[in-house]
Amino acid sequence: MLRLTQSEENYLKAIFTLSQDAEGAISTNELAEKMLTKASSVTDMLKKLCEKELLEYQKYQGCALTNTGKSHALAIIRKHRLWETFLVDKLSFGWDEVHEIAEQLEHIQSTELTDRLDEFLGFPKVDPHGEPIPGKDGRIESVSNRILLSEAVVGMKGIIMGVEDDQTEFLQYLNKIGLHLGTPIDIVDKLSFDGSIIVNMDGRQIQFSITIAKQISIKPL
Amino acid sequence: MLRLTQSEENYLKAIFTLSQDAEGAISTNELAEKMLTKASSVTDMLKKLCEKELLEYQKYQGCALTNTGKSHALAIIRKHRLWETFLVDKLSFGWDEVHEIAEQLEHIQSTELTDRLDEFLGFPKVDPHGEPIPGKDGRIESVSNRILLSEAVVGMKGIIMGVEDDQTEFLQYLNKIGLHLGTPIDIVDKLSFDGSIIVNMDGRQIQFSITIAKQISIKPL
DNA sequence: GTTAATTTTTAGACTAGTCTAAAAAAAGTT
DNA sequence: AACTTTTTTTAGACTAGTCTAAAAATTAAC
Repeated sequence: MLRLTQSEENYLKAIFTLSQDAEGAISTNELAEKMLTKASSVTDMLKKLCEKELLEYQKYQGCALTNTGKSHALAIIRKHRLWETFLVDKLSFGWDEVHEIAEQLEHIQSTELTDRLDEFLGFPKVDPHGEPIPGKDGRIESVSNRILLSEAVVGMKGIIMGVEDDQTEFLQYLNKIGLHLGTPIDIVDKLSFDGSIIVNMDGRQIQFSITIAKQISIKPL
Repeated sequence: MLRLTQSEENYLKAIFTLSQDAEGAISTNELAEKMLTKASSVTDMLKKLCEKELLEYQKYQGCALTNTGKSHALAIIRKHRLWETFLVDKLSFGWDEVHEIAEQLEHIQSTELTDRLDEFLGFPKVDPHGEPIPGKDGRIESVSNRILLSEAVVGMKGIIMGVEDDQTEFLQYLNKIGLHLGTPIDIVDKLSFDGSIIVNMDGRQIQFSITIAKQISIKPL
């Protein structure tokens, strides 16, 4: 059983998530930005992780996770999302308060613990932000027919299904305007010049910048 | 708020527990043995912790925690015991399976989390091994009239109230012989030449070496 | 297809934590 | 009081992870 440091685990997780919305290899700079560190530090770490066969890496060519690397990443994401669910469902934390704590809890080493937690929570399919929770086997059950709010068209109706979880301030803002999972919305208008989207929610009119709209996913009705 | 590494926290916890059954300062060697490390490493760490005013240290004179150091140690012990309680009460782990996992969980940084966990568990007074759980304020409610089994006298009756938690094999052995918290026992005999204690438990006769007897505490009836 | 700009890697240094080996201090013994 | 043993500290080295500054490779621009 390959034992990883917290830092190595954080790199794997970052590479995995970057790979999800990018084609091909992940560049050193891209990763450095995500990890809030310097490119030189990233290079060092990539060499090490490549040595451990968790990713493929060639000088100046970026990196990509191997299957082993992917399953490690998925195991960490599984733990992160299960712990977030625990914190919200069992300890009554708000969805804006759990990310940082889960960033620590995701590194606890014990498959047995993870699986029992999963059971204790009733095998949840999604975390408090609507993100799917990978199963024991690392498979993510695809969350069907969701689109980003930024891709919605005027006149469409939908239900809020997921939001990005990594910015506390963003989630606090969503709390303030009363947006949560399950909230129904109507797409009222879209401003062509900056991409802003205007939605109707609980009878109120709310305007989202394109940046925000990209961080919210809905199920069209 | 002073932020400590896991290693620093582990040293504080070790010094605290060693200080509980020893008078005066803790020696470098004693601590090295407890931490499964070398005396030279301990010296380095003592210098650092002294610098941070978590303990008092003078060359060749051993160390002793300051009040700040003590409350840090108590906070870690509080987390350790609350997590053990969670693992046993909520996730159905055995008392012999939780120590190692709690050693990791005790380093999670969030007072809010600790306090909410405490509430979720119903403010338990003792952990699954009978060890008292320090409160929010760091106070340990004294567990009244307990004595070590090694100090019991022949003819005495008692109830098992606590056991040492840090050796998995020891706890597995207790499981095997059917000893758990609340089990009533009679002290049948004591062998003068090696200090062994013979007890009657559930109608069976069981012999404990002095080493084992020192790791079990009872409430005399 | 050179030159310029950008990206990435290397080189060398720093902190935290550990180690071994040797020196220094303290404690025990005669 | 001097010698021996034990304990503790120092000195120097190693790994993991990070950094800055400079070199090298790649990409973009003309």
